[in-house]
Amino acid sequence: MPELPEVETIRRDLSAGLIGRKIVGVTVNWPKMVQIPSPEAFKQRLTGQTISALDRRGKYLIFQLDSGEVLIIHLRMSGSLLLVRDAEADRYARAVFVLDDDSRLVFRDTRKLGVMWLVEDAEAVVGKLGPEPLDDAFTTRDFAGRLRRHKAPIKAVLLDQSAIAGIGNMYADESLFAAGIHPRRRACDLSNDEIQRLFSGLRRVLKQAIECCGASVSDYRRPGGARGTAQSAFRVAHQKGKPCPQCGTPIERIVIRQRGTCFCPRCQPEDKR
DNA sequence: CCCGGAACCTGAAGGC
DNA sequence: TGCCTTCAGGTTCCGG
Repeated sequence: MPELPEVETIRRDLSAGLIGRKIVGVTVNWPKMVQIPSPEAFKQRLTGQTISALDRRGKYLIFQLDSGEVLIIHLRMSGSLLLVRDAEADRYARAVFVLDDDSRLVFRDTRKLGVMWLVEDAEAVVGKLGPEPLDDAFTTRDFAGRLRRHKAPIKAVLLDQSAIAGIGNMYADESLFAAGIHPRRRACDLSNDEIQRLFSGLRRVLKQAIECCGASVSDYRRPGGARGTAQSAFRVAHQKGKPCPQCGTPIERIVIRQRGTCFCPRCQPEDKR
């Protein structure tokens, strides 16, 4: 599942091949994917535009266009973006952007959950997101202030995109393990020391995953088709039943807010101390 | 405001 | 072997 490290990897991989390229053709095979505007207007307004920059906000990719408009893509569960040179048939290609150097950007998405927008102002789509966890402006104090407002389980707050942007199920579990915090602890009950550990653990986990070019657990592929390797460093995510790398206790899996949650019952005790 | 649950989707995995 | 059910989880929406 593409989370912040996967989307950041896609952004970096695509930048060199996309910036400065003109979009000369657009095909949409799954119209429901286009949120704004209508699929017809989407194709028409996009054609002829040059991509001037590629940004990321949370799990959203933002293509800056020379008209001042932005193309925004969210890959959701199973989406990937592939930059290819041939027009090979792919039953899961939901949209294809043909570029002026004859390359093609293919939006591939088995489950059809991915979405796109073409808008004048990116804030209309990403305006409600919380801070970027890797931003220099994001501090422990800021983090603490946000956690204090939530009585919900810390796992749920980490997944709340309006609280902090870009964290999904895998990296939420990894961050909580890194900090030694039980995922069901209430966010507002965490001590300053725990918040500090979670803050640094979260940033370390995300940075390391970016260095590994993301985690290929299911559909995720880099734009050239390669896999990421971050999944091989997972300590608890998707590790149910395996021994904890720190203490050997079997990793448990519970459900919090309808999300599978993996943790070590010994390294992440429910009652602190 | 908060929470649970369903919806959107389909391939993979599990049960019998 | 094969059919049927359940699961996976990012986001939004609806009802209590």
